[in-house]
Amino acid sequence: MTPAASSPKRRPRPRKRDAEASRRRILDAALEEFSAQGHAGARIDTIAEKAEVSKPMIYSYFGDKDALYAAALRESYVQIRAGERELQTDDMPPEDAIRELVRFTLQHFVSRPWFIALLNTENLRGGDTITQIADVAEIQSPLIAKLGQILRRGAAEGIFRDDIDPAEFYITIASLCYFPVSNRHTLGAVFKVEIDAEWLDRKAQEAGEMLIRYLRVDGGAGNG
Amino acid sequence: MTPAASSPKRRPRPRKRDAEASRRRILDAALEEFSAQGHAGARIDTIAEKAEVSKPMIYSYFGDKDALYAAALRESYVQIRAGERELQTDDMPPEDAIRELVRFTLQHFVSRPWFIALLNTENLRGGDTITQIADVAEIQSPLIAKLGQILRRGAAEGIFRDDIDPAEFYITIASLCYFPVSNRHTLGAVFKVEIDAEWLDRKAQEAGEMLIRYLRVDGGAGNG
Amino acid sequence: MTPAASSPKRRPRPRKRDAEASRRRILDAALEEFSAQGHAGARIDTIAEKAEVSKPMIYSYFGDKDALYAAALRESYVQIRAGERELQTDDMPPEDAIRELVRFTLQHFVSRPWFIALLNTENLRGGDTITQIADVAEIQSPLIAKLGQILRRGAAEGIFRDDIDPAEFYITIASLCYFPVSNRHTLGAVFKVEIDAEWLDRKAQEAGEMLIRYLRVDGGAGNG
Amino acid sequence: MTPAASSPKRRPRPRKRDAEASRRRILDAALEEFSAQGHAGARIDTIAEKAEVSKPMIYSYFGDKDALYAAALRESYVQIRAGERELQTDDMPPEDAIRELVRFTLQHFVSRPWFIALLNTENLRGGDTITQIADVAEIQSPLIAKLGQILRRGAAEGIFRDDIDPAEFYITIASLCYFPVSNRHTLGAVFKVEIDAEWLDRKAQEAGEMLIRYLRVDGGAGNG
DNA sequence: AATGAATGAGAATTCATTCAT
DNA sequence: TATGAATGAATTCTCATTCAT
Repeated sequence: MTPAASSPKRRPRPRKRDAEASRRRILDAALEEFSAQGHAGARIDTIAEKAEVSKPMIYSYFGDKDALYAAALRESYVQIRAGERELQTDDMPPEDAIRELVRFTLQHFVSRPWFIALLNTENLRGGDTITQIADVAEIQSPLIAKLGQILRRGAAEGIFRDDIDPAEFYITIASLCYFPVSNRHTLGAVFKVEIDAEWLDRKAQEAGEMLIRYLRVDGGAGNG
Repeated sequence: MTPAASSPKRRPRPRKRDAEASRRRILDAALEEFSAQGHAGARIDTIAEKAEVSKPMIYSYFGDKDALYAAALRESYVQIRAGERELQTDDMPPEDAIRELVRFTLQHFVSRPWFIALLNTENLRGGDTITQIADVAEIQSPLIAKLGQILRRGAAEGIFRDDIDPAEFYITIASLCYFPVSNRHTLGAVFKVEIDAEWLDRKAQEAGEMLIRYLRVDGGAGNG
Repeated sequence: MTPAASSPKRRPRPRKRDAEASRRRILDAALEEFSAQGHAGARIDTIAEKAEVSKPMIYSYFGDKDALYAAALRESYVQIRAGERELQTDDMPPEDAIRELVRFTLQHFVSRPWFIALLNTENLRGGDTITQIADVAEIQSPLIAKLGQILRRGAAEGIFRDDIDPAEFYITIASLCYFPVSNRHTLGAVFKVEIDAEWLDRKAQEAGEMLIRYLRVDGGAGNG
Repeated sequence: MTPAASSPKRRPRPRKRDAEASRRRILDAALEEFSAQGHAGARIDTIAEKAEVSKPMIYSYFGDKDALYAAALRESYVQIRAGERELQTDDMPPEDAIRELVRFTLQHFVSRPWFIALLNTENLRGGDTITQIADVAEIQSPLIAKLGQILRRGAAEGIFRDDIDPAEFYITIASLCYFPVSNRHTLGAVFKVEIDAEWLDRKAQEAGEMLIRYLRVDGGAGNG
């Protein structure tokens, strides 16, 4: 036995844990910085400060700026998907479930603004990075599974059309929720509206209404 | 061949002494560069090269990078609005007009990708710049005027609801058209779909359908 | 006779005069700018603006920045010497004349601050330029002639020593007047005094007193 | 010879990892450069070279050019005041002490030419910077304390007047010492004199003489 | 002849990244 | 190992000077 092994208590603190914690802090800081400043605008210095680690730490953990960006982008999906698991629609009537899903999605975007910001940044870059994150497609959205369930229930009850693809429909929902949040600043300046909580609430209702009418077999007669 | 004729290319380029033309070229190049690279990622060097002017010209015409960015942002609205004037819907039945407006909007976003890119960039920056472009609210979208007309015609004919605000409804249309174009790269990578012309066409139809059902007084019965 | 010569009235305005006036304005502007900003800090752009001429004019009249600087430096001596001719001491008793000369010199420096500033600039540069202005030594200070006269009168009257070199003594006078004006800003900050008109007046009196005592044959007994 | 030994000079220089030493070298280099070239004429590149550090070091230690200039200006006072502590006049008769103080001051200016140069530069700039160095007034000149002592001793002995303010009198001494050193180049060119060590020595004697006569109670009778 | 248009060569400043302890 | 110290390679912006009409 080596001396080192013979006295494991010499280690002042559990390094493994520390390393893990540092990694986490760096990732969180990177998420914040990249989403706030974009890829080119983000500063490694700032990330190091926010994460309270030295810059060499960042490089030793992640490699370089691009790799850190990729890790942050992937992390944003992981966190978003994790958040989406909190949505509960199983017990609701299909139409209410749709409305709830819309409301939830919008709120999700609003309360995690770094997600939209990172997506915008990545699309600005032509998706160069996301295509290199091999497993990103596997981080599937729980919402799509839930949406599939709702649509099937609705179709089974004869309320909803049965030709709707859940993934495609999810993109439509996301479209309606994404734009007002993503573009709140330009919308505010150009249309002189205040994109606040109330405004977004109305949008969510309107969107829910629109989507339900679209789903109804009779073309939407009746009013939720 | 005379010696002079044998190397006429030595003159790097006939430096036109035309201030207005130079300004234009700079603005076009800036539009391209800022939309392709974002604010922080854009390079004045690159803009100078693309515009075929020297860097000092840019500074003498526009001030500094921020001011050039602001000019490009404003210009993007001007150009977009100008393009929107080409849409003709006056002779169409209201429902067809709505479908045409959606199709046009989507196509507009697709064929002028710098607009979406610049909006994303500006929203990433918290709208700092657009709020300083004093007259941006005055560069009103012709689409909204046209949409108002269509909605009024539809309401007069008893087909459409009469409680729809054109500006708000335009935002909804834009939402549906913006997201798939803006996020085509991440969508493609995550959902393994190819966001191509055909895909977008389908989206446009679906969106048109959805919006019309939403507008219909009877809640959407019948099918365009 | 050429057509041009046959109709001298065709010339819209007397070019010769204009050229002369432009030259003057450039020189005045250069004096101001070089003294306010130093050699490296001075801007040709600013000089052109102040002089209300185009930049190429400056280059065609003066050659380049260094030549313009040299012209301004020379001009500063010309103007200062011209101003010095206004001093009248012929009718005064020698001691009063000395006091007047001191007072005048100090006031001269105060009211033409560009002179001190230009001298500082030139000495900062190691006198590179002034040694190239061939005739600068010929622009002799009228003050030295006047001072010589006063000293001779004083010596003749038996009041003043007769071993004083006017040029050397002038340098001493200048020393006492130059420093408080030249260094008014640093003196003000370091010694917390306000170098204003009143303070300078006192300095002038003190300096006059000191110089007179130095000149007196008896070593200064008595008090002006 | 090993290959390694054959080209040990390839390493440009042993980059000492000593922050304090680097700071010092930068400050010294800045003192030199700013005093030699003025504020606008000074080059950060040159300072970096002289200090044997990279430019980013300068920025990381001092902020920007203006801040570095301010630090250099302050440092010039610190160094000058430190040098002044070497003057010893306690054991001398008051008149000799005054002469020594004058001689010392002149010599001080001559042997530290960057001080005068920096003061000229700062006054050229209107004292903008020195007013922002909060504590510059606290870096008091030891000379003034010493001068006060000499004046008191002289007054106590009945030799000197007792109405002389030490600070004011110091300014007078500085005036006489400053000008010939500061303006040596222009004086040399205009008066065709060589401002060399001998010339300055004579000036110092003359100045000492003049000041002592001014201080004497009887108005200067007698001759040092 | 006079000048608006234009630029080459810098100069300050920044930033991702690495060194050396 | 963890990090303060350090820097090469840009990048924005400036300025004396010239071009072309």
